[in-house]
Amino acid sequence: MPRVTEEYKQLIEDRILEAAKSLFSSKGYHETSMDDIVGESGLSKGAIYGHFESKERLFLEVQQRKLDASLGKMEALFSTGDSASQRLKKALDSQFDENCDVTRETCMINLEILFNAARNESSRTEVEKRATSAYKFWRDILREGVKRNEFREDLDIEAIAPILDATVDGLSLHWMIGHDFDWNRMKKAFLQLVTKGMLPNGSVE
Amino acid sequence: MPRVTEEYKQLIEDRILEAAKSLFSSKGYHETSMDDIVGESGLSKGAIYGHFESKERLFLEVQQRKLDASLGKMEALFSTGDSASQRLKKALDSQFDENCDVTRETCMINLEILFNAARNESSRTEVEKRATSAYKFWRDILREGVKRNEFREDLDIEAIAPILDATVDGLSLHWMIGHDFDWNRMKKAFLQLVTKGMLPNGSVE
Amino acid sequence: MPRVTEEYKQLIEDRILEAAKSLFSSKGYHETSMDDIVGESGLSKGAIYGHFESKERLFLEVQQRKLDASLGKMEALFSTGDSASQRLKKALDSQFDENCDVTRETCMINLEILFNAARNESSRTEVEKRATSAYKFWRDILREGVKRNEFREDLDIEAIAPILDATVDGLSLHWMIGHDFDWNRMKKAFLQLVTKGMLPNGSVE
Amino acid sequence: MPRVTEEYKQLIEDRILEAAKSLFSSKGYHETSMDDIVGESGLSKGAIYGHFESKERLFLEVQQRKLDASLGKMEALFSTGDSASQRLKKALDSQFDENCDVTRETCMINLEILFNAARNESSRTEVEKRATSAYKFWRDILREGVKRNEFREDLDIEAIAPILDATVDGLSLHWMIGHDFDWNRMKKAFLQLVTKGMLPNGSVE
DNA sequence: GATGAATGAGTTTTCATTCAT
DNA sequence: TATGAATGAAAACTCATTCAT
Repeated sequence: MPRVTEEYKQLIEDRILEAAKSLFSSKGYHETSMDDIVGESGLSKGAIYGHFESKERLFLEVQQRKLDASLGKMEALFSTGDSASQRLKKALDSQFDENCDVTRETCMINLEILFNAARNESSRTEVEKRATSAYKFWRDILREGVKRNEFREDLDIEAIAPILDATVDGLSLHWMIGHDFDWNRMKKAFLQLVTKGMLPNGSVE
Repeated sequence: MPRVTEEYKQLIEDRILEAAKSLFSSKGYHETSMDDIVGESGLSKGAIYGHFESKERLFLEVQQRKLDASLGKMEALFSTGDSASQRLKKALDSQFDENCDVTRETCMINLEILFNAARNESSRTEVEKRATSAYKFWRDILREGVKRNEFREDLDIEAIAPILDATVDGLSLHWMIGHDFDWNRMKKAFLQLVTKGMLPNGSVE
Repeated sequence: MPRVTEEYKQLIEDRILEAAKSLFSSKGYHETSMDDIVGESGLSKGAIYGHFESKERLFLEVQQRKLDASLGKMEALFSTGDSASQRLKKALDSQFDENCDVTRETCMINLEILFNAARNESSRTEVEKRATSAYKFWRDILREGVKRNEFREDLDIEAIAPILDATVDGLSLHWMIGHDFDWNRMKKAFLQLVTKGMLPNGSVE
Repeated sequence: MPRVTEEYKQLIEDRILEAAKSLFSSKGYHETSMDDIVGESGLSKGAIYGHFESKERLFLEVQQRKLDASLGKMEALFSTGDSASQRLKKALDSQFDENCDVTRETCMINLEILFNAARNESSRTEVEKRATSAYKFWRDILREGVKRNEFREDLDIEAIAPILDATVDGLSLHWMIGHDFDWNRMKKAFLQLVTKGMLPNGSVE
């Protein structure tokens, strides 16, 4: 009984979380009612409350899964033994792909989570943790790049790390508002921008 | 009566909008009730509805004022006759200052507006319009910079314009989530990043 | 000053009452707001409240005017020195014309008054008074008709009087619900019905 | 669970509809608040809205039940195989009994429905349908009576049908306004009136 | 008196959560 | 555990009436 039950529980919870994620993404947290989730998941109210004690908790769970997945992907990517430049490229690629290139749903739920975290303390804690990790990954790349002379030595690593991490979120937001980006082009342009800058080659201060 | 009344009306509406902005900013649109606004503004429910026909309309008005102010500032800044580099610096300065350097309230209401626009059509229209204008301003700077040989000629202007505009929004979001940036440092780092890039000077493809 | 002022007052009150009657008629008492009356009359709220202490009072005034006019017309009609049959015909004609043949507005306001009276005591008193008078008029005709052998002597005068008075109200109600009557035809049919009845027993034209 | 649940649901809905009918009848639709219905039914607000989506829908349901019952009764009555005269008598009896002889509540809710229909389109449709059916029933009686020589052949059947149907409504209205009728007497008098008329011309009992 | 902005109790409706079955 | 009807606090909004100017 133990294993079967545990598996079954997972199954149900997945179903609920999937329904919730889809709705939070398309309608937003506030506009999504528990009845919506009941309808989308095909389960009963009681069942849902049996698994998640509140709507907020449900959101937090959706969020946690997203964050875990995102962190997992990041770790895998950032830890490869390539050169700093290559890692930078890979990391940016991944960022862009994860946040935006997929579907509007994926993009929207990411924003919903970020935005929610700005207001909700229990949400914020986890989101901040992820950002802190992410910043660290970026810093590692940057530091190594500088050490290996792949990057300029006067980079303000502490400041650039968040910039690299946040830009995609900003672009996601703009995408959601209606501007239809060609994400591959954006990716390429951003990479060129942060590597070579806008000034003509060889320009001196 | 005409002038006095009109002035008085403005006064009251400002009071309401100020209260609404403050609350939308600190609690968010959904978590702010009309009763909250009643309490904060010191006016009665009827008075508020006498001036703004619905909570949504009230939000839209708050938004419109923000957008108008922002656009006004942008126009003033971008139109100066400096070199492209100087205009770029000024524009980025302004972006950073306007969105973040001020107060968390200012920053938060900007995000609330952006985020709301992602879901609400009537809100989106105006916000998109502003973004379109902003992109144009950035493109103008970039184009001129390229023409004058201040910037690399292989810049993907169409793609970089949104990036320059969106990054601050992304950083604002991260700021709100808990990371305390030194905005002056961020500003400087971003300017260096987008001008010189991360690669060591003189690097070739 | 006295007369002029008094006349002016009348003028204003007429204007208000006209606007109110029109609105009560077309939208109904409950669905008509004081703001509607302000709009329709072109006067200010204060002005209206200066003349009528409440919405209810205003309705009662509209009602009173209607009742007075109706009673006046009735008196004029019923008091002519014709035969009972002729008076009956005239009276029915007048009933039909007053209530229905005119406009839907006239009809509707009459019903609004009647219906309101069923629920509102202050309204009821006056409306009942009018009905009592009307019943009396009908009884007088009937009684005289019987005395003069114009009508059957076994008529239940007490019962028929209300019937003659109420039928038009019932038909008005049905008219308002959507059945489009040819009122002249209805009038003729009703007159024939109540005079000759439906049975063929030796009745002659 | 299925049958039990369905029965239970009916039970609750009946309770709500009964409370609503009683209140709409005594206070009128507009003066009845959902809070009143909550109080009268002993259920909670949520429960009521769980069964009826709006106050208007609730009224419409009360109305529909009334109309269905009324139509059912009519069909049963009008379809008996008696002579036209007998059917006429039965039909009038039923009309009077159904509308008035019962209780003021029954009478009032009927009027509320009729009156409401004059202003509310969704209500009107159904009420008009019922009236159209009723007119048809009356016309059938009249036509058959004429064919069988029970009734005068010069009857304006189209016009008399509505009169027969509407008179009781008119009398109900007058009853509600305060005139206390002896309904059995009214019934008898009306029957005599419409059959024999008021003129004495050689009419025999 | 006239004005119309302001008042605030009252209205309909929603929805996260509970709990008897 | 699952169910879904019931709960009721809270939301957005209305409108007859008042009153400072």
